[in-house]
Amino acid sequence: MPRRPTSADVAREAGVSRATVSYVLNDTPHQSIPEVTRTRVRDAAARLGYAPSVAARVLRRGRSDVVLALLPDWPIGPSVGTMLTELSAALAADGLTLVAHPYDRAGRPAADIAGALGPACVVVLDALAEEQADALEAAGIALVQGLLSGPGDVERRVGRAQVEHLLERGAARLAYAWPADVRVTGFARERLAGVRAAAEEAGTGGVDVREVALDPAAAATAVAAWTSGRVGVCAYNDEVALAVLAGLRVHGARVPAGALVVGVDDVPAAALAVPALSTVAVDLGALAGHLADAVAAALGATRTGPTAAGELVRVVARATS
Amino acid sequence: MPRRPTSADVAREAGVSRATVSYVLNDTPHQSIPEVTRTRVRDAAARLGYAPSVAARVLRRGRSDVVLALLPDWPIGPSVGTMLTELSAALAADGLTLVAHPYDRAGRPAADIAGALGPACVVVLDALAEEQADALEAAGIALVQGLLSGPGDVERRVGRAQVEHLLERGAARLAYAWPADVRVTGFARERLAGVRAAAEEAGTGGVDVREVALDPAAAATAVAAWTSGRVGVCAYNDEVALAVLAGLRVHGARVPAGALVVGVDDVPAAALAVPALSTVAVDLGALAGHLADAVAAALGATRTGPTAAGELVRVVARATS
DNA sequence: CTGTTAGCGCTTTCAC
DNA sequence: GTGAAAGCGCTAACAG
Repeated sequence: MPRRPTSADVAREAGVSRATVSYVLNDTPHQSIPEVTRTRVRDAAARLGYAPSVAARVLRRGRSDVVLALLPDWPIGPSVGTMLTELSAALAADGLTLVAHPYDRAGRPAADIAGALGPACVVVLDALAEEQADALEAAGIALVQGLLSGPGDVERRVGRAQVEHLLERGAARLAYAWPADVRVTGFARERLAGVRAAAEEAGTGGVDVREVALDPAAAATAVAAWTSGRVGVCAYNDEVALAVLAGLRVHGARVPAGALVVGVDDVPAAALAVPALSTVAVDLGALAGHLADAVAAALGATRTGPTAAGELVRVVARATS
Repeated sequence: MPRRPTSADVAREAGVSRATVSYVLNDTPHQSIPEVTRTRVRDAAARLGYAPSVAARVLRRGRSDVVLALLPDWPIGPSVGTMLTELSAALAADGLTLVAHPYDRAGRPAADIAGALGPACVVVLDALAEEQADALEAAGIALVQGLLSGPGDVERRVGRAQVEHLLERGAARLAYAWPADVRVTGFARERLAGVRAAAEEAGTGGVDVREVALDPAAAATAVAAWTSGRVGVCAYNDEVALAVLAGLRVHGARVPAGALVVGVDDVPAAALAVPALSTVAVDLGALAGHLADAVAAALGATRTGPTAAGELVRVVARATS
């Protein structure tokens, strides 16, 4: 098996020096190389199937163009997927390549997997233990901690949006359907904080918080107190909301007459539920834009791509509210 | 800002040579270095916050330990997420680090993004254009094309499992709910092929294929012919199945008395639907194991981790069948 | 305008 | 047992 061609091979093939090859292939500015030479070099490269070595380039330049997203522990749904796609596109505009590392149940520390990759920056969706953050810093890797403490308090806004919508629709009192999955506790706490803040401002009474498991029977028990009286239920996300709906149905409760329900995420199943689920959708593109800004800032650069403005959070009103 | 410490710094700090540092930090075998020296080196490294440079290591060793998963065009749900986590764990056992690149709507070619990363191997979930595959090969990057042509024809087995289950439950004739999203056509084709093959073997008549959009009203139109007669509906996935259910409900059809429905994926919403959706679950762990085997083979290594045996595909019978 | 050259930080023979 | 030194493939000063 013939070893991969190097820039020296290309130089030999084209009858120029390695430097010229580098200049031509990188379109280095302020370098006046005649078009014929350029063509010769490019042809030679193509003929040999030359691909530059990332390792060598990174070593030489002293910086990588890779951004690593560390995915959280919890099951990633379509929202996270979409957000990553958007973020990838935003970063690509700045010449950065985004890759994601799925949560490692083996518990490989963040610094470890960053160490195997050598990214310029690490983006975490939830939050990183302090010692992990320090390890990254020591390795000269920028760190962006997202969402939770992130741009504009997205998670709290989500909670506020649920409450505002519910009250607008005539909810008499407020309840919160807390997720059974302990891995999302951090997010649930923020969203609930948003709910409580909005409830307080509106002068509503306290919020009745109950844990709702993703199982119709268990959910039925949990929602027993919400079957009537126009209680406005804020669910942690659409799945929990679907469970609330299933539970309410067991009791024969009427939605939205007796209880109103609103989820978060706008997963495909929300529109297909019966009755169709109202939900809070996050503008993933805008969120990704903010994250891209944070990455650029951490890297000491400025974004070239546009930063999306507008509301981050939007209520999709359907039949359950 | 002080520049990152190098192995030379550690050597100086510990009063040894760079070679010794390398030996100690890498636990190089067949090297008899006294424990005191080892401790001294490790302490020095810790004190300086030394982290080796991936780029330099990769350059020197001539191979990377990174495996890049190229995610498909379509919205990735929890199944893909779980599979990646499993695959990551399986590869980690072989000292490999998995990262994923989200689909880039900017259409950056696979070879491009691989070129920015320098992975040892690329795994694609769907399939790669031939010229892209060639470009990877030229760069000396191994390629594993997954799922579609992959291990044990998973997609076809999914279709077969749907049919077998439906017939067992007394379906009189078969129908297929085809997805409206063109991006998943490749997968839909395979699954439908499995359905047709199983139907033929069972001597059932032809399969009534209809495209079902993810919208109750549109779905209602599509499923008009399936409202009675114990038609067994194989849906492309759980979301399409949910749409079928929504459509059937518009017609007031009884499930499973008039029509039986089975989805694919076992998303959380499936268990919470009313009636609860029957579905085909793929053993993501086993699938990841197969993929890990393929990666190891492509890299000329042999897996150390165990290869999960057992059925790849399993029917989760709930209320709709 | 193009070529020569000096490293980037690391691993790994080979000599002491 | 430990160290000196060569070089992986590339880029960017600096000569020519």
